[in-house]
Amino acid sequence: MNKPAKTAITPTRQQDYPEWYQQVIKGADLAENSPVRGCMVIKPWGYALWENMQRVLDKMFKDTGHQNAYFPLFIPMSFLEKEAQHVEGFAKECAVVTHHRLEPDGKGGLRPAGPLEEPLIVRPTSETIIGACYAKWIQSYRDLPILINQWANVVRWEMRTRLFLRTAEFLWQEGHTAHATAEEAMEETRKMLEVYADFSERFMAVPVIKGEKTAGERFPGAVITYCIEAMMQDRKALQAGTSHFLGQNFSKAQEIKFQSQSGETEFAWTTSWGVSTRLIGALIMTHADDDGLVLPPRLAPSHVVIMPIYRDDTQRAEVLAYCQKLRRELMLQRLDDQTIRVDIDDRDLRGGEKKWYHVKRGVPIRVEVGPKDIANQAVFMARRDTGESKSVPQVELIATIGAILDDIQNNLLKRATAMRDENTVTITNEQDFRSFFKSESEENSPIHGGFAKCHFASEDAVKPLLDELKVTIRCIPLDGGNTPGKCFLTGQDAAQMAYFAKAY
RNA sequence: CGGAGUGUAGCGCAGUCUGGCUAGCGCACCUGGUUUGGGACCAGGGGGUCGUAGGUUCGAAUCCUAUCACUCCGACCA
Repeated sequence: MNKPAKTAITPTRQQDYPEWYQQVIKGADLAENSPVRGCMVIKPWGYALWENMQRVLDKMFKDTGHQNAYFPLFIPMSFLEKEAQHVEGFAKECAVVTHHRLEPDGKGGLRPAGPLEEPLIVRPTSETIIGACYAKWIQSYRDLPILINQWANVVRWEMRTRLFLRTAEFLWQEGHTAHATAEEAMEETRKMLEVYADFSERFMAVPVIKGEKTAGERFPGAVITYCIEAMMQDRKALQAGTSHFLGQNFSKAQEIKFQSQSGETEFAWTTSWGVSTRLIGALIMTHADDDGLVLPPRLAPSHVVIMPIYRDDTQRAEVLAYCQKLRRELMLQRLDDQTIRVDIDDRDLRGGEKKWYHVKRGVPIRVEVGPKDIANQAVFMARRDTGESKSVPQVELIATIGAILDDIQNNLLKRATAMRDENTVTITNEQDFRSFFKSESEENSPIHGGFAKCHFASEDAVKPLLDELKVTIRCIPLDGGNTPGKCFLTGQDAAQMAYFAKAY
């Protein structure tokens, strides 16, 4: 009875972008809302994607000299109080544990009992608890640097949440390092920013702008916050990763001291850096289309799905055998250093239903094999990124599978980069700035704006306008951010240029 | 915390204004059959006590009171 929709996902991006985003997640079965307010359940397909991200990042961290460790979920409240800006930044969004057991309330329910002497907070980030450990571990310059990463969950009691983009609990990694000199800590901060940018472009196929946050957007307690910023298909910016140079702020607050080679007592220089499950949101909003998710092959849980097509049991046996052989041969091929991941979907479902199932989940390549294909020693192959489909000789598919996946990966990056560049403009006056961020015809074009590269005199000077238009300064790009020019708003001389955009 | 809204089957909803047979519909699910290079069709079937508590009434999903939860819009944000 259901007429085949023109698109697998309704509404389309153009019709209602936020709703489209939710529907893509639902269609791909990545995650869902949980009974717990603001917290999501990450389903197997979404978690497999996260595991692939973890695997790649973890190797990159280890290749740059880091080790993994694990620190407690709970942080004594007094720890958080030590760094003034840090307190201010996080106090409002912390979950607090005040009791350590439950007792019957006499009405068939339970009530908290056993109040804690000092409340514990559920970590919103671990600078303070890890810093406390570092203070104990570090005595001498010989103990430095300490280069540790932790894979963990954190909790930030956000007012409004959206799957993957902002949830009360989220998964992430947080690197925390301590160094003997400012130079070394700076180098570390920049190195990890590069790692994130590299990961984003090479694996996620998401092009990013590397830059520095302005004072107003800085991490609470940091001296410098670097970030990578990506443009989503609705032309809003999404911060995809951050790397902070914390100077001696935390080491002074937490007494992370060491004796230098010359015998003097000095405070260590620390850094922290992190990316989260938000990256999955970035992936969706960069590549997915009106038929659902589109996965970059380097992170896809499954590269190829083979759909056997048959009419009866005799055919079934023949086709399945052929598919299994094809699968084995494909799995001998490689994409970079990875084995090709191939699944056979022989569930008892109708062909159309099965096809759309995999389209919505974003599997890069779909292969269909029926009796006719076997007779021709061919397979029918469809690419998720372009929608292109054709019959190819089986031997050709096996020989070129790695190259095809590589081509899909490159195509996604190329497409996303073109989209971003088309919507990035240099703006030199208020009039143009306003019209860029205000939809020309609001009813017809929910998607508008983009990245505006503008010189600006100071953060304070532009703030009222930004608030009015709901635009934020994303970053001062490392590439070209310090060239002098005229402030787009005041006309004054300006030493810096920044990317401005609406943001998530 | 301020404003608005919603809680009825796994999901999406109708019924509530104007109280009245056994609480309906679509999708999904199960069974049988016909189909099968594309999100099928026919027939049959299972599943809810209407967010929770109290009240009014011969009678409450429907009226009243309280309460809880969630969603959206703001302030806050990886």
